[in-house]
Amino acid sequence: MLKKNARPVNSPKKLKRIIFLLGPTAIGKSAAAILLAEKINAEIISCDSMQVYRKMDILTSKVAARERKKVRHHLLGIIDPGREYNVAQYRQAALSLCDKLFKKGKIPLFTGGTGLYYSVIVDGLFPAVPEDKLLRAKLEKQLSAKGNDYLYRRLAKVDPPAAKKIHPHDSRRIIRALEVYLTAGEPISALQKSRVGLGKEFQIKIFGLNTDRQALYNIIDQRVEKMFTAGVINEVKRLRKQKLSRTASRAIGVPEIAGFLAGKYPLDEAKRLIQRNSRHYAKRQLTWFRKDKRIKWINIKEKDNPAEIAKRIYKQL
RNA sequence: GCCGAGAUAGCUCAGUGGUAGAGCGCGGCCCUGAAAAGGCCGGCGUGGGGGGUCCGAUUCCCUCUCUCGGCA
Repeated sequence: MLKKNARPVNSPKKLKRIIFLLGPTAIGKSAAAILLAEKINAEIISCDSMQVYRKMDILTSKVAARERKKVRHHLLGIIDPGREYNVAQYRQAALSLCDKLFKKGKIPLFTGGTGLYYSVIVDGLFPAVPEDKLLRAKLEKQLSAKGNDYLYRRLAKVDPPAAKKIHPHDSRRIIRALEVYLTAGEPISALQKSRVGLGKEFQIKIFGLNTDRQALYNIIDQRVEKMFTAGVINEVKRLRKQKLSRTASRAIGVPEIAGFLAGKYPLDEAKRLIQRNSRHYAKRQLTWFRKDKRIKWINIKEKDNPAEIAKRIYKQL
């Protein structure tokens, strides 16, 4: 169990390179990543919590199959949307892929916008307190029965530092903190201190794509328009024939289109909501990445095409 | 041209003789096993222009401009 957190590496003679290409949704990471990967003999590892799901290609703007032929992509469409997926699984899969790529002499190029997934690769995950479904269900039941105040006070008793850090309304984190305490017997605030990231044997370069806010929002709005002409409605209809995991069911576009399909509002409203929620999401992504001072920002002007972006990154390698 | 209604935040609008709020939008932030999730914070304003009454006007009065209805 504890081994999960140790870095499984083969002994290197030289530094192993890992490159990250991050940024808000719709900024153009995927296209640039392919061109960059071709230049430097890299393979792409998706760093995206929703693109891991199958059957959600339009919803998550997955790179088209023919593009994928140019450069190998990993962790894209690997699990059924009926199943749960989480950071720990992602980390394990991504790190073992890195090892495989190194053996082949390839550079892993992480591309995506899920801040947490990025951070557990670079900075690690605290050891081995996996989610406990039964316990969690029990805590969730208590939450709805007694309110989050009750759970929050309980947490404050066993783990004051965690309680101080977590807002009383943030029930999801309260539950996880309690879950960790109850299963490990140690407070999460203590465990979180031991975190093992990528070691010194790696040479890491981290790039972030950004542009001015209004331009970004325009790109997002346009992308959503395209999703509709590409047939998201049908994709969601097909998707909803099965029971979706909690995670997959929250992908932007699924609840919004479900509302339209249920007749709660017209199509335009569904579109508007998806655009707005995507903008909010992009904003949150930027907040997350902005504080990470290791990121080298590449500022995009409207006229920059993917090749231009790839070139600019290449120069800074 | 006449009559009526209105002009307040980016938008839609509320309210008050003591310099102003709500929703949406927008901005900032937090984040360690659901993360495209979840949570927190912020009013961002020459109250259409000018004049008057008043200790004091966004609020009352006059006037101008504009918008929307109706009548010509």
